[in-house]
Amino acid sequence: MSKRNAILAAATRLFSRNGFKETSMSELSKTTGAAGGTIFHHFKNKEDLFINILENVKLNILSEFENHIKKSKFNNGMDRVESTITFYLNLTGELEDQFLLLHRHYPYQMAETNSTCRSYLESVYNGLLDMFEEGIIEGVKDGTVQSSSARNTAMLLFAMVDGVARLNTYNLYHAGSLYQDLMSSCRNILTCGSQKEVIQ
Amino acid sequence: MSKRNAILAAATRLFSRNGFKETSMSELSKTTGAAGGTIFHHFKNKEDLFINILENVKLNILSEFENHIKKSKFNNGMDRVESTITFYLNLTGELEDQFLLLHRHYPYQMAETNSTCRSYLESVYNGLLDMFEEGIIEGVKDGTVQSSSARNTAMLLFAMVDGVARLNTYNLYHAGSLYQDLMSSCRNILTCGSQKEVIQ
DNA sequence: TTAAAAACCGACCGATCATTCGGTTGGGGA
DNA sequence: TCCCCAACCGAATGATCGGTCGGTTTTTAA
Repeated sequence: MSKRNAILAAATRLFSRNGFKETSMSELSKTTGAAGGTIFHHFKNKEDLFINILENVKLNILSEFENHIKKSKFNNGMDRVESTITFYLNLTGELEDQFLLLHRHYPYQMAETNSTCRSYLESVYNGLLDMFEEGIIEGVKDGTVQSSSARNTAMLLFAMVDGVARLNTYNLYHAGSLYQDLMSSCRNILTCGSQKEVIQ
Repeated sequence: MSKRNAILAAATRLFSRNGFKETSMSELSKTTGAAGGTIFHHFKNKEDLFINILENVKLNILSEFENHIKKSKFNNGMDRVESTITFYLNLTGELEDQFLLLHRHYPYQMAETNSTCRSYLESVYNGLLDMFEEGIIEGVKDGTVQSSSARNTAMLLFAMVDGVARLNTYNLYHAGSLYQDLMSSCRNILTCGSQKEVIQ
């Protein structure tokens, strides 16, 4: 592995586990074995290093989902949404550091002043929401899903699934045992009809 | 307001909006008008200041919920759960800084080495989950709610509602328009029956 | 073989950090 | 009246921060 990639890998780990501000360049230098000057030879400053990491996170996560959709065959829209949820939960485990980075606050703070950062974050979230939304739209067409607004329902599903993923991160609860209940809750959201009559 | 309280108030705002590590004691000194030494006269160090803030956050949030439950009359368990969700969403707006603090990563990192911090976080989350769970249990008894595991369902509801609250925080989406869909999704989770048959 | 370019090194820099400390102030009991 | 103690001040401190720079090694291409 090139020194540049070693720096990227170690920084991803340190930034996600300990935080951006909490990780010093000297710590990164020790971890990778690269001298201080070498890091700044490859990346113009600490923020630039973070942007490069975030770009990789974006590319990884989105390509993983594209592969999953491409390789899978779904019986119907509901089946596709369920598969997406399961895949999302598995992916947060496999790419733990990358999702942890997205769950931190620093990226969103940097996004306020760095438009590249903001566009990467928007790409990731829009891409993820699209995955859910496309399944819902497909399900509405084939009758396996009922939803008044596909985008809103996608956001709610995403909020719940991502929220469960977070519960693990926080080390306060073990969310693994929630899987069965999570799946049936998602099914309930997507199949129970006559919402309009109940509202107000 | 005493200087001590002024420091607590300003630190709550700065820690929640900018982060713990990102907020310097000199910035806090300028904001409050208190000299550097004064801050360390009232709090033994920066971490101790944070712990004091977190204690206030815990007390505030839990007492708000206790008041809400005490003052309200519910028609049934489902009504109580719905009311809890609405109250939670309103409270995240009113106590924006305090919830923002809980949504950051630093408290959970500090909790790994500081047992006081950890116990405060556990108190808050257990208390919040209790609010949801008690409504669900009540609903199961009076027949307005169907749930196999009250605690798991409470966690799922919480994950979704808190996830929606987060969407606002991240400035990526305006989640206000999600309210109607969120409420009907929660109703679906709580009322659609025969989950057992569908699973597997 | 050689020369230019890219990668790499570590000492060094000024700025900023959390925290300390000796001294001042002001209000309440003796 | 005096005294004491908590509240308060701000200059000073050593450590650490992100980033620079001049020089060396390695790689590349001609």
